[in-house]
Amino acid sequence: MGRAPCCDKANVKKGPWSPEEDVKLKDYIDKYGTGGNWIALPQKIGLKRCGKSCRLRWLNYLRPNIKHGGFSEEEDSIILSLYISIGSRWSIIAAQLPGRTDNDIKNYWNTKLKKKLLGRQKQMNRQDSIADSNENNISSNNNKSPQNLSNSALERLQLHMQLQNLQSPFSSFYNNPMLWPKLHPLLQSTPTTPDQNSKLGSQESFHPLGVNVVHQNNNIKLAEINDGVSPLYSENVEQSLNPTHGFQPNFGFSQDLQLDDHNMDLMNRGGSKELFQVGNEFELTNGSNWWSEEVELERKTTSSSSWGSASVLDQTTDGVVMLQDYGQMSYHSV
DNA sequence: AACTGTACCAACCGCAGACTG
DNA sequence: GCAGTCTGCGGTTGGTACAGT
Repeated sequence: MGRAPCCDKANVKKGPWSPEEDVKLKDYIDKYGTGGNWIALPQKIGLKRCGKSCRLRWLNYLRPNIKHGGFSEEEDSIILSLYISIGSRWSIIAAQLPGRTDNDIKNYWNTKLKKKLLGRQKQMNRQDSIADSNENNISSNNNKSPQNLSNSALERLQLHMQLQNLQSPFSSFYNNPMLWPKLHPLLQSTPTTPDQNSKLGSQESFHPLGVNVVHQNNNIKLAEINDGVSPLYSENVEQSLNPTHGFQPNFGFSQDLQLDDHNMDLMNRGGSKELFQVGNEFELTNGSNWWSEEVELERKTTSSSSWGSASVLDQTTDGVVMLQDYGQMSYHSV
């Protein structure tokens, strides 16, 4: 038995909305609200549209106070930072940007922001390769491209590193509380203390964005700081770790990733060996060299490149991988 | 002027989870 | 507890505008 269609596809109009349709929909919702039933709404108004289509049109275009285009640097920073932290949870990201819709942010990311960032990275790559060609003492390993890591995984690692105090236009965001997004006023309060955490049987790490990452039993939540009860996002770790489930453990690759100024700890939950190398130092000159290309990632496991993510800043007690600039790190199963 | 490639964005689609009877 | 329905989300597609050849 198949899933019932949300509407009679033969009798619904598709494609761009006409001004008349917009007026009908807007007028009705302004007067009566959605009535809690999008499916029935188009019939009430006399629109030959699918309820889902009406909902989308309202949320992305007709709703009051919608902003289109013209993203500011601050908004760029927020989007980037949240993308690094939680991945493509556009609705959560949109919630932090008043007037912006998830669709808008998603489009902006895919068409502009990502290219903007990766474009800078390529520029840096070229500079690095020129510099490398002048150095004879670099091991051949360092010149390999990270073929084994998917583009998306690399992309996020790169973006993450950019945020790790590599002087980028965005790195200042992490160091400047004034640029952190304004969440619910309560979120601006002091993070929960370790004592409180232990009472709750949870582990928590504080995120500069005002969102706490809470480990509680088998769940990970992006929770509001004040109570840790109302999750912005949550995911079941046990389920995540079960290979029979479709999605991978979050956080970085399929492992947890922790970065501080110069070290990167990779917490591998699977117990398999991984070898990472970092070839270049992160050069910080004139505030422009904010990404260095030679991050060598030799992955010996078959983990997915899924960047699902809630918390690249969390820790586990599983195996630990140390990564240092210029260093070669190896994984030690615990 | 005609064609082609690219960028952008509105809208669609399918899925998963929540809700309801 | 279960099946059907609804809602929300994220990925993808298709149309349009514009730039380059």
